[in-house]
Amino acid sequence: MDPVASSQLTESLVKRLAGPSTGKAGLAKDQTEINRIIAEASKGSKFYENEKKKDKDLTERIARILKLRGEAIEGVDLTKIEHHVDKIIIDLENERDLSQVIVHFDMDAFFANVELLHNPTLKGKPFSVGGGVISTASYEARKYGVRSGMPSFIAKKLCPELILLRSHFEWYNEESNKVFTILRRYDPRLSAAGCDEGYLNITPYLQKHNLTPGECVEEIRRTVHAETNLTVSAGIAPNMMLAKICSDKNKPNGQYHLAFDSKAIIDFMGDLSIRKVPGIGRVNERLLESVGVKTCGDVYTHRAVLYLMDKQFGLRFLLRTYLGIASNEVKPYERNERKSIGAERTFPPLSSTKDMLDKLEEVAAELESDMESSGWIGRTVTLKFKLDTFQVFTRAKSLNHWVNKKEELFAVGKELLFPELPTSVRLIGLRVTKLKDLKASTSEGIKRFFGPAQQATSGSKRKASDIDEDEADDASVDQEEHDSDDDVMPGFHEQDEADIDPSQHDVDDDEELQIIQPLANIRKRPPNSVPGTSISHQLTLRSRSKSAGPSRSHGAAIAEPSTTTSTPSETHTCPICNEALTSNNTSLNEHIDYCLSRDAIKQAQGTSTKGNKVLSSGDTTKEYALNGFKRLKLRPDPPVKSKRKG
DNA sequence: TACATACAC
DNA sequence: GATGGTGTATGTA
Repeated sequence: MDPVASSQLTESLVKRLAGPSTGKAGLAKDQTEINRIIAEASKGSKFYENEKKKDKDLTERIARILKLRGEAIEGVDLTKIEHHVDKIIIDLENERDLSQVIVHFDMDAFFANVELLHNPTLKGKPFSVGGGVISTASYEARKYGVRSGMPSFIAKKLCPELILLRSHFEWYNEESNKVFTILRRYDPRLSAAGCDEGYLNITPYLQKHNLTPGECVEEIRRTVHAETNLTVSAGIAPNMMLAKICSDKNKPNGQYHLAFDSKAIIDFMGDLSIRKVPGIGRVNERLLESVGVKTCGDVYTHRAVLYLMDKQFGLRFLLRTYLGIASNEVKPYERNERKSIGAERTFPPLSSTKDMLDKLEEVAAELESDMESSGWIGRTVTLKFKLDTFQVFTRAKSLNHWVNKKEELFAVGKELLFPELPTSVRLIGLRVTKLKDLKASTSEGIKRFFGPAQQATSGSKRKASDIDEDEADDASVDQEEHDSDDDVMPGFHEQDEADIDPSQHDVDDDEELQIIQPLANIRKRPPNSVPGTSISHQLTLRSRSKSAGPSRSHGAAIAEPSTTTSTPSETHTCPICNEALTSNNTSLNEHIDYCLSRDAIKQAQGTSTKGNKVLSSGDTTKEYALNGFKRLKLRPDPPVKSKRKG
């Protein structure tokens, strides 16, 4: 009980042990007591020790970041930088596209509720689905702090009456297919993000049926419930990121409609924990927190520091987040987007070579089977292994021929594993990349109608020429379906989801009219905004971004005037060197970036830069800063989700 | 290309 | 009594 009892444990470690689904979703009542029990149950295990080390590493990394920050802001006129960032914000604001109505839907406690369909006597009881690790907990179980990703033995401690059910993937798959089939009536190009959630662009549907978004989504949810007896929550917003955040708002069995208005969106984001943003996980949450960013609104407050530490944090990603700008391009997953295929298995730690090879062989066999049935071969094989200490390693080898056969996968795996012996492992996996599609686009059926002249991949199906033998199997080749949802179910495990919180009741509609933010002149862009939200670096992105991406040809829809948002040339002053510059933002930013590093170099050399504000004092620090900038990393860019399909 | 990290589901 | 599996993106060397 006494909070100090869990003494030695730092707050961050306790939180870490509580697992990744903490914080993303709403929490149950007394989280600290729950966390204490979890930490207590974990203590002393190898898992615990490993988490402790990771926590320590992260803490050290934060210390380095803070040092960097101190060096970066020293003597710099932050006001000027803020002013400069404000200009970037105006540019970004011009990317905002409010023309598409995007819906994110998310099945409530999916696996648990499917189990309920098959066994109604579970109703009202705390139960969970999964094996050693819990996939989904019923809402009753969540009250006790039981969550996905939690090992069952800990869940039992939190809730001794907990009923542990084993998974029935066939059932989930079946229900998932039903749900997706229903939803495709509203947008045939729906984008699945797992077996229990996804995105729709209902703009054309709304036009055709003369419905408001709220009405339409109510109808969708009603229909899903009527036809499957499952409940679904949904968010309605102008882009995918916002829609996803919104679907969490009134979960379970609710919907939330964000006003399609720049100011309302910025207000909405303002209070939002940065952790709720897709792409911000536990690590980035802590890194950002260390520089004072806890909410999306804090991004604005700290924009100058984030600008100076762009390499660490990714300024543009964060600014987009702050503004609530993201991709609204909803499209189905396509086979040719696949990058890898793999298999891995966890087991009680093994240290005998023979045992390990047996496992490796099993994994290879499984991978062969998957690759064959789904029609892939590849050229790079990566072995993954986890020691009994929970440390994870990978070893890779690229080949000059295509592989998908068990024997070969096994052989390469062995070759990669041997140098690591002797050791004790608890997981072995194989993954193949540099893929080639054996079912390459021949029976393009429906796909032809969408998207521009895509891959000019030659039509010949299965060129067996590249492989040693011609797979006898391929009965499947012709039947290339119009969509891939008959494939293996994407995610095996449902992941976190909001907890119950009967109190919530956000107003659900857009009675807000626009009150323009001082920031920007709000301007609409044609459908389909935010080009390349998943591209690599901000600055790179910025210079390329302006093109209006290809619009979806979604039947109805809205015309697409070409947007040539030429950034006007203005005069700016570099906040570092004070030089007056006439240029657009892109080159100005480049100048400043250059200026920053030049400054760092000069400082390190003890030379002074003309008229600079970055001042002397402990010169050596700058050298660190420079090294630090190069060395340290972090930060995701992509607000965009990746889809997958088995 | 090889490897490590972070993240999502 | 001992903490999952599949896949993507990205930084760095």
